[in-house]
Amino acid sequence: MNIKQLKDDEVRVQIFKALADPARLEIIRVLRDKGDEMGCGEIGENLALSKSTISYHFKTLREAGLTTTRREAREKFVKLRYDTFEQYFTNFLDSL
Amino acid sequence: MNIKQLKDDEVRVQIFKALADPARLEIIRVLRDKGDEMGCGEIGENLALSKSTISYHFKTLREAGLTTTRREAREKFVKLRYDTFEQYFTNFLDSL
DNA sequence: TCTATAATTCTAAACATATCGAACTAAAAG
DNA sequence: CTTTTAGTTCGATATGTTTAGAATTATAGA
Repeated sequence: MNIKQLKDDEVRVQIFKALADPARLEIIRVLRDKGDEMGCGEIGENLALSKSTISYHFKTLREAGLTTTRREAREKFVKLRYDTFEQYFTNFLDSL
Repeated sequence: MNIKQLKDDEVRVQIFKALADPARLEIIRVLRDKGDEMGCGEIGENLALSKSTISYHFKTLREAGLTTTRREAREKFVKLRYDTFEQYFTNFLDSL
């Protein structure tokens, strides 16, 4: 187990933790279905969670590298980072 | 969000939780490298964790459907369930 | 049968995560 | 300048995860 692998695993662990929650899976699914960026509020509307909890989930996804966020006036817009999914899910076992 | 999706997400969450740990990623990597089943003891030797902790990690992987276990005499042998990886990692976003 | 080996289960602890409401920040609208 | 809107941060709490050591189970061998 070399040092590079330890670092890579930290990233993988953070990604898998981010994915290991039903609310966050749903956020990803909604963004995938839309195929484009969406406002945080619009995504959160269907989520039966407090705004602080929803904000926490967006942060978790962003810090894991699974989304990016852009501010426009008072709103924030989120989109999926397809590059991250590509990198960590395509041929997962071989790339591990 | 239909009922089938809720059930599917439970499975996904369990799989991602199982993958969100460096020791378990290492177990999977060792099995992938071997390309065949391995004894629990042999895998555990390089893991700097107590035997009870290692047993817990094997259980976590098995219960998530990522491995199967076979007993032979006093030993147990573990192997990867490639079908599960195939199902949940190939085209992850589309299948979500 | 007694002992050694391989692994699991139990118990307790230390640590991490998910959740909410309240307080806060930033920006538009009045 | 005050109010409204959109989202974040803080503090507290409940729940879940990881870990080790001790006790336990299962099996092989002397």
